[in-house]
Amino acid sequence: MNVVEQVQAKLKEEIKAAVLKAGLATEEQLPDVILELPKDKANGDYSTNMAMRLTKTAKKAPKMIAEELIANFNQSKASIEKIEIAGPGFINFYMNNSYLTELIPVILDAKDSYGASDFGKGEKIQVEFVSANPTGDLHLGHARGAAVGDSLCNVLAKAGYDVSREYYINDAGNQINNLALSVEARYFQALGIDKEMPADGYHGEDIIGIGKKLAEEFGDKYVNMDEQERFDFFREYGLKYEMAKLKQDLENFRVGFDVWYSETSLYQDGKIDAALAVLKENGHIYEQDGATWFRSTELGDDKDRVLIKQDGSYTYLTPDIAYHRNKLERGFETLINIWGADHHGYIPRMKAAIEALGYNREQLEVEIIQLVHLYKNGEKMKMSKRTGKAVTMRDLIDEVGLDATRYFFAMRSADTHMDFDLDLAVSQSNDNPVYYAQYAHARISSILRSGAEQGISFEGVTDFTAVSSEKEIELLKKLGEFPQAIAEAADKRMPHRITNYIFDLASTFHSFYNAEKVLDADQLDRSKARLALVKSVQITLKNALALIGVSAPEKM
RNA sequence: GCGCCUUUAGCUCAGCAGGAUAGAGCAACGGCCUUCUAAGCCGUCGGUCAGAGGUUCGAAUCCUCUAAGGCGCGCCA
Repeated sequence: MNVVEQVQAKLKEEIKAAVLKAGLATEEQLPDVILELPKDKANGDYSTNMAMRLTKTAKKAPKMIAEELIANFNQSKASIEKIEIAGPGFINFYMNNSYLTELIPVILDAKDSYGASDFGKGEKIQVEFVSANPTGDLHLGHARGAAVGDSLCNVLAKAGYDVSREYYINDAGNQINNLALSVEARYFQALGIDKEMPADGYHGEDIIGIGKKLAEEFGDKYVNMDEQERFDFFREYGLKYEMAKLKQDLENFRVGFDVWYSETSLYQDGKIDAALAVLKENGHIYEQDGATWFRSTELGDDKDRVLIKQDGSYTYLTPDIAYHRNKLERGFETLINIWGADHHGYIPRMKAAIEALGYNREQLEVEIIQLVHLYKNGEKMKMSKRTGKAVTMRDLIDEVGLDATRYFFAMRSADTHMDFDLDLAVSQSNDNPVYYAQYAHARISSILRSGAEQGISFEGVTDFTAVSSEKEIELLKKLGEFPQAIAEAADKRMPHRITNYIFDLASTFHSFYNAEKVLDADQLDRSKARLALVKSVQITLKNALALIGVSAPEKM
């Protein structure tokens, strides 16, 4: 707990004590104390709506309750300067904010770890995201999912959760057969031999590239080979090539995974049969029309689902159920899946499966990433993997820039539909809010450099009471909010809240910067204290940007 | 037809599980660099929070209905 949290906790405690002492409510009736940060400074540093919430139990007017509460409030223990009743019955606290300067040494000392908390109490959470089929390039939607997923994981980890990031590799099933046939066709075509693409083939540029590469490397070696042997080779080669590329692309996007989980391994380890056995044992399975069904309608789905098709093969759902069972068996208390909006209809059956396996359906959370629509030359671009005309994640990063792309996706809540105007993002890239935040960081770096040149340093300074102007107090308050901002973003699975925080902090800093000068040889003590303040801002900004995978440049 | 998502300033979006006069950015307009980075700051303009009911001290926020747009509803993945 930092100073800010301590003060808040103390305030809440005193409010509670005052309510009880005034006899406004019994211990059982007492609602949780809600402390708000008033938007308008005129309403104090903190305010509580306690008086309004007690109108029912106390059977009195809110203002009267507020007066009684204040009369019984022990003011001596907290750094309170003034208490006022305002509006319909708000109790506003005006603080002596000098205690906030205690934050500075705390942040300087914590460095990279500032913002961390034990909010999550080490809860084991598994986050599965991207999980794109290895059959083509990552496109816009994957990029959004990757940015949101990675940011969420960072935020969860910082807030004290034990996070595992996983990518489920769909390396079994039809789409991989189609991949093999597509690679085969492109290989023949690269050699000038006419060969048709399979009906559900993958038409992406990357597959054409594989074909060319194979033709260059191996010539016509595979043309007259046994068909099955050739198929197996192309399948294996295509898969490896695609996976390597996916990993590289994600790495370039600053997105990493702890576990790459292979669907094929579920077959090999007998995990699918094991999962089916559990479902059967629990009475959720029946046979009909030569297929094996999951009676998911009993668990909230709108249709029963086929698990084993007439031809004996599994549907997509079956290994996925086995994978989710495996996740739970590994001891994760919560599973978060980040899916594209086109898969949202899949949620009820997966939740049904979790329940059918004997777990709590609430353990599975699904975050839906809404569609991204790309606009270029004022026209909406269609995204289709099949035709291969989709804009890839790589294209996007090349055009817009890595930091801007990450920030842009992180900025919006995942469940809003998103229009991405490429022309705007490229032509006005300097207007992107990411630069606003990075600029604040670079400015601070510049001040620190100047300080070093002038021989002014905050090393050894222990008294920061010189930090006391209005702008400085605002900065300190903002700095103090950081751990809570992270905890809240984690709790609500809303990483975009972090960009709000970043913007606020950068804005508060820019405002301070324009109002007050940090380095002043005539006021050495104040300069040193301000230098330390500014350094704290830099640390916090950098940590916040790191959460969303954005760099913090020293110069711009 | 059913389900999920969205609807807030001219445009793109925030709005912290119900709070005080609904906020930013861009766009428009007016100021601020002999001083640590003007990719910045300060100000002005701009709103029937899609619409209608309901819940209560109090609703952009919660509930119901309606409208508009998007996405899903396979023995595809």
